This record gives sequence, structure tokens and C-alpha cells, in this order.
Amino acid sequence: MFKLSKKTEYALMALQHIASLDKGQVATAKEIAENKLIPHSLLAKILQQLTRHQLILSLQGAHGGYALGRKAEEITLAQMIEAIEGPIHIIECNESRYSCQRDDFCTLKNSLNPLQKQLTSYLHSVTLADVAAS
Amino acid sequence: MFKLSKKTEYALMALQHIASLDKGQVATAKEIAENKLIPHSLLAKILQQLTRHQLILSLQGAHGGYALGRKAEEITLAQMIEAIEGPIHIIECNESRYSCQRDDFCTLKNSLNPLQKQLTSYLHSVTLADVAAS
DNA sequence: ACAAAATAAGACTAAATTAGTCCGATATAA
DNA sequence: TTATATCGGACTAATTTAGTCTTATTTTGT
Ligand code: FES
Ligand code: FES
Repeated sequence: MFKLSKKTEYALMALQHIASLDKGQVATAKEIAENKLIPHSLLAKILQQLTRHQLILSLQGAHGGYALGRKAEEITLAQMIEAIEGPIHIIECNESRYSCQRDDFCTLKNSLNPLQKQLTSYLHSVTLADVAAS
Repeated sequence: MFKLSKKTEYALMALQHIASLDKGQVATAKEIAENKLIPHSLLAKILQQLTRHQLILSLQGAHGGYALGRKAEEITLAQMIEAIEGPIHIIECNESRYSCQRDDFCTLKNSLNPLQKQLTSYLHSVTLADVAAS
């Protein structure tokens, strides 16, 4: 399917939420989960993943929570999606580690390259600031 | 995942193949399957779906097979993909029949609208002629 | 010291989707 | 009437996605 996964949707919602915080504030997983109607323990996992990719930073312990890892203008849509779904490849055969039996005679890869390029360049051009604005 | 399904890849390969035929010629499912290394009975299903969507037309019986339903320039990438995967919606909540509990306070739908628009307009602008050329 | 409130990490289960198979029916040419 | 096709649908298997649970660790406040 040509669709974002629920996890990715949740990640984007959470990032929107965190981006809307005042400087110095943090949001807990619980807060975000309640606010956006996301299962808490699933969201927790997603926030951990975003932390590992340094899109957000976490403060552990009581009164802990999450805040943006850098300015919203410096977080691209591509980074947000790839943090959850991994590298974006319109077709599997473009993934590096994938060896395809059709490799020598396949024309599909090349045919779809423009789409791949178009899409990724767009995703790199949109930032969290843009996404949070709407 | 933000990826075309195998079925869709197979459909595109088959359409490339059919598009390369001389006027008046047809290709059988078997031929295409062997040529592109696609499981025969799966490809048969896919070709039936493309037929129902009138991207190709089928000739039944002995010496039957498939040919393009209209000129390659008049078959868009959007039509090819949607024939197999159904309408393209970047997020589930944009699908008409889907009623979301977050509908009244959700900002995500709007935020991703530009991406949805950008993508679909591109997919409508590319035709089988373009795809087959590479 | 200790309790409460968080995140971290990983194993696990359940649900949904995708990929692929199989079979009986129908159509058509030779 | 036989061989070669498509048609349609039910079915199974494999993979991916979605979601849960449990235990450990970090930090603050009392
Ligand atoms: S399908 Fe694998 S290389 Fe094109
Ligand atoms: S998530 Fe359903 S309306 Fe946005």
C-alpha cells in the first residue's frame, strides 16, 4: 500500500504536539496519548524511536518527558517518516541489501526512478515547522 | 510502508511488456510470467484486474491473450497503481468511508494534504508511454 | 531511604494485509 | 472435440503492522 503506517501517523501527531510546546516545557507520553487518542504503550515505543533518531530528546525520571531535539525548521518530513519506517523506497529492489533475480533484465527500477526522486526531494523540503503550521 | 506492493510491481511489468507489442499482437499470461519471472496464477489474477479496469483488453480462448485497452499515452501511472491497490490516500483518514474518532480535533489530515496533492498530481502526469520508454 | 512518576528495552500476541495457490467454468481456434 | 486461453472465486501461507506486557532504570520530592 502506498500509505503511511499508523505508527507513522502517531509519530507525526506527537511531533506536532511537542512542537507546539513553549520553550523549556516537556510533554509526557501519557499527556500526548490522551490528547491525541493514541494507545499509551504504543506511543511510548514510537517516542523512544524518535529519541534514538534524535528528532526529540527525552528527560527521564519524574517530571520527565519529551522536547524537540532541534528547531522545527530543521526536522524534515523525510526524517520523521524514515525514523519510523526506515529508508523510503518506492520499490523493494531499490533497497541496497536486496538482491533481485530480475536485476539484469528489469526495466522497472529505472522507470520508477523519477517518481522516487520526485517524492524524496519533496519529503526533504517539508519541515516540521510547515507540518505544525496547518 | 510507503512502497508499492509486489502485485503492483507485477502489474507495471506486465503493462510494460504489453505496451511493447506490435499492433495486433497479444501476449498471454504465460508468456509474460515466464519473461518477467512472475508466478503464473498470480499474474493471471492481476491481468484480470487490469482488464476489469479497462487498462488492457483480453481475448479469450485459444490464441487469446492481452493487448492495451487504449494508447499508452492515455494510461496514467495513477490508473495503473489504483487498478491494483485502490484509491491512493497517504493517510487512512482521507478515505471517504473511514470515520475517525479524531476527526474534530485532528490537524494531521490538513497538514499532509499538500503531500497528497503533490503525489497524485505527479502520478496523473506520468503515462505508460513514459514508463515503457526507459 | 524511599515512593512516585517517568522513560528504556525487549519479548510477546493479535490482527490485518499481502502473496500466492488451486479449482471449476467459460470461451475460442483448429 | 481437444487444446489453449481467460474468468472468478475460495482458499492458504507468509509477512507486516498494531498493540500489549513486563522488568529495569532514571529522576524528583518527601
Ligand atoms: S524487480 Fe528487481 S530489479 Fe526490478
Ligand atoms: S487521524 Fe483521523 S482525522 Fe486525523
